[in-house]
Amino acid sequence: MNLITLKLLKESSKVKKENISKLMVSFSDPFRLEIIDLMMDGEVCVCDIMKLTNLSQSRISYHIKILKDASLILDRQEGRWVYYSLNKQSLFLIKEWITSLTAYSSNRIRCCE
Amino acid sequence: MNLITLKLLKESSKVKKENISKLMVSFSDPFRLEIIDLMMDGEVCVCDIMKLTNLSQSRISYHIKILKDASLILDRQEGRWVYYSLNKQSLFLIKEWITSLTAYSSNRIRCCE
DNA sequence: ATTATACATCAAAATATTTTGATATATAAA
DNA sequence: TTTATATATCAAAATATTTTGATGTATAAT
Repeated sequence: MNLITLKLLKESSKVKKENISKLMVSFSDPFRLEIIDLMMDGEVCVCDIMKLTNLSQSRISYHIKILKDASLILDRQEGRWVYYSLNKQSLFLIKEWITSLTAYSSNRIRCCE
Repeated sequence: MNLITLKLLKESSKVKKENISKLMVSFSDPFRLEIIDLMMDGEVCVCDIMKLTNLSQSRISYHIKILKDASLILDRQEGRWVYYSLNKQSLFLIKEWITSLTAYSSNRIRCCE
């Protein structure tokens, strides 16, 4: 890996920063993590989440909105129901970012004075 | 991948949930992301961060504390200076978790009524 | 000994996020 | 066309996080 390639990688990760920040915010609430966990088993509607978590309807809708705004989940309406599922593309984006953190961070020792 | 293996993987990811949540919270602030970004180039002291970001000293210490409590960074004191660096082990943990999200999530379609 | 530097901690203020309960909208069933 | 169901949205209240400025602690230089 040469310096130019490394620089390019860093630039591209900078471009994504806004997205990353939003995605990270949406991961930062325990209830949202729980909702994400439920979606591991496939599509769920708000009514499913209500049954499985005992959270109130509007509370769930609020968290769903945050997940959706971060494009971490996808929605599909069918009649009265809206089915939500994980957006694997976004998950992949985060995975890439984390991977770049581990792969391209330096071990340089700092010494003041 | 059989069902028992899958179940075990899910259990273990449940055990880590507390850690994950804390790590995600520490990723969820733009200033902390900036600080993390600086640490990509190796160790930094608070004074480095001050020069590079124009954040106040106590403000930086506050965010550093959150990153440290989540074990996302390591510290090393040397005289008057404290040098902070990324904890690659924690980064790896998150990477694993995200990977499991992408790898083991179902595409099952839900249908109410 | 005194002073300067690096960083941590604290309490109050400022700000942001989350929760609640009420109401709105859209679809479908009766 | 009335009613029931699923979900979204809203404003106010509750709660949590962040910022600020002041003070504390430790180390080292004078």
